[in-house]
Amino acid sequence: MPRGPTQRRPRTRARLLEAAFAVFADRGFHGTSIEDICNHAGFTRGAFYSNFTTKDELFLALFDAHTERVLERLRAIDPPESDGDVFANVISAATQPSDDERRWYLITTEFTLYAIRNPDAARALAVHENRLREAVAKLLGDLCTELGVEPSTDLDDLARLVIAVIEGARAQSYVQPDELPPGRLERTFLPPILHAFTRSVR
Amino acid sequence: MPRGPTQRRPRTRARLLEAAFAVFADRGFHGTSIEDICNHAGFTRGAFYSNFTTKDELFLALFDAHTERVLERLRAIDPPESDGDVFANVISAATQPSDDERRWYLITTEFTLYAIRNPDAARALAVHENRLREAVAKLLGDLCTELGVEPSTDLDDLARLVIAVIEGARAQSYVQPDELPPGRLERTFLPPILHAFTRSVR
DNA sequence: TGTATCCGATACGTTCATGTATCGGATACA
DNA sequence: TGTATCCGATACATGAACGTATCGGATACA
Repeated sequence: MPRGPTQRRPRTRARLLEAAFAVFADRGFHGTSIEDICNHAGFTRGAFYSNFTTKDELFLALFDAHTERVLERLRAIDPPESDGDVFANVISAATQPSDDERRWYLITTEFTLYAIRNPDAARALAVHENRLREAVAKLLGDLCTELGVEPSTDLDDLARLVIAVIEGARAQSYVQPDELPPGRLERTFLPPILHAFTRSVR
Repeated sequence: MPRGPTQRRPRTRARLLEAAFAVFADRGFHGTSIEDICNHAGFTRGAFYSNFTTKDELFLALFDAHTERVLERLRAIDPPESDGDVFANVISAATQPSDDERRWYLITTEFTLYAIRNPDAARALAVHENRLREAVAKLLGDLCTELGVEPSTDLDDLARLVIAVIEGARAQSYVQPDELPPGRLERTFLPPILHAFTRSVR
C-alpha cells in the first residue's frame, strides 16, 4: 500500500531551493556544485538526488518560483492617486535597491545567457518574460489613465523599453556602485521618457 | 645566452585567443574547459600552460583585445553630414545585428557577472566601460554640434542611458529573436529619446 | 649547418564532482 | 505501539579537469 510523500519532503525541497538561491548568487550556476548546495542547506547529496534529477531542473524550479513572486508584487501595485509625478513615484518604488534584487539580477542574467544558448530554456524564459512584460504594460496603461494621458506608442514596446533601461542600468550599477548608485539612472530618465511618449487626451 | 620569444609564439597565442572566443561564446566561461579551448585551436594543454597561467588570465586578455577594437570602431564614426535624422542614422549603423555581436554579447555579459562578483575584475571592467562611455559621450556631443542642438542633461549620463538601452534591448532580442528582431527597439526609441534630451541652441 | 634555446606535446599524479546502490533512522497510519 | 513505507545518509565506482615535470621537435642565430 503506497503511502505518498511525507511532510518533511516539501520542507527539504524548500531548503534546497533557498540554499541554491544563495549559492548560485554567490558563485554562479556553473560555479557551484551540487554538493555546495547541499552543504549550505545542511544536507548531503542524497537529499538532492531524492528531490531533483539534475542541477538544471533545480535551477528551473528556482527561477519559476521567483518570477511568480515578481509578478504578484508587480500586479499588487495600484496606480497611486497621490500628488506629484505619478510615473516618478512608481519608478522610484520599483527601483528601490536591495541585496535580494542584486542576487536575483545575478541569477536571472545567468539564466538569460543560458536561455540564449538553449532553445528549450529560451522558450521557458520567453513565457515568463512575456507575462512580466504584460504586467508592466498593464501597469503603464493604468498609470496613463490615472494621469489622463495616452501612450503615443505601442504599449508593449514601451514596456520593453522600460525593462531594457532597468536591466541595462542595473548592469552598470552593480559593476560601479560608487559611480552609479543603483536606481539613479532609472529615476533620472524613466519618468521624462514616459512623459515624452505620452500625450494628454484631448 | 637568452634568445627571447620565437615568431610562432604570438601566433599560437592568437590562435588560442580566437579559439577561446568561439568556445566561450558557445558554452560559456565556466562551461568550457582549458582542454576545450586547446582542442578547438588544434593544440594540447601544453600550449595553453606555456602561454597563460590561468583561464581567467586568458579571459581578461580576450576581453581587452575586444574593447580595444570596439573603441577604435566607435571613434572612427564621423558625424555624418548626410540628410535625414542624424541620430537615427548613427543608431541604425551602430545596431546592425551580426553574429559576431551576438557572441560578444554573450561573452561580455558573462564577464560582467564575473566582475560583479570579483572586485579586481570589476575594477578592470570599470576602466573599459569608462573609456567606452567616454567615446559614446564624445560621439553624442559631436552629433549634437552637427545638429545645432545641445544636450539638456549630463552627457555622461546620456551615454549611460544609451548603453543601457542597447544592452537591455539585446538581452530581449537574443532570447526572443522572432518577437523582437535585434536592433528594432533601439532604432524605434533611441532617436526620439535623444531628441527629447536635446534642445536647439538659441 | 651546427647547436643552444624555445615551446608545444606527452605522461604522469591529484583533486573534485558526479551518479548509483544501499543502509538505517524517521514518519505515517492501523 | 507495531510496522511498512519513505527519504536522507553513506559508501563506492567512474570520469573529467587540473597542474606539473619532462621530452623532443622546431626555431633562431652563429
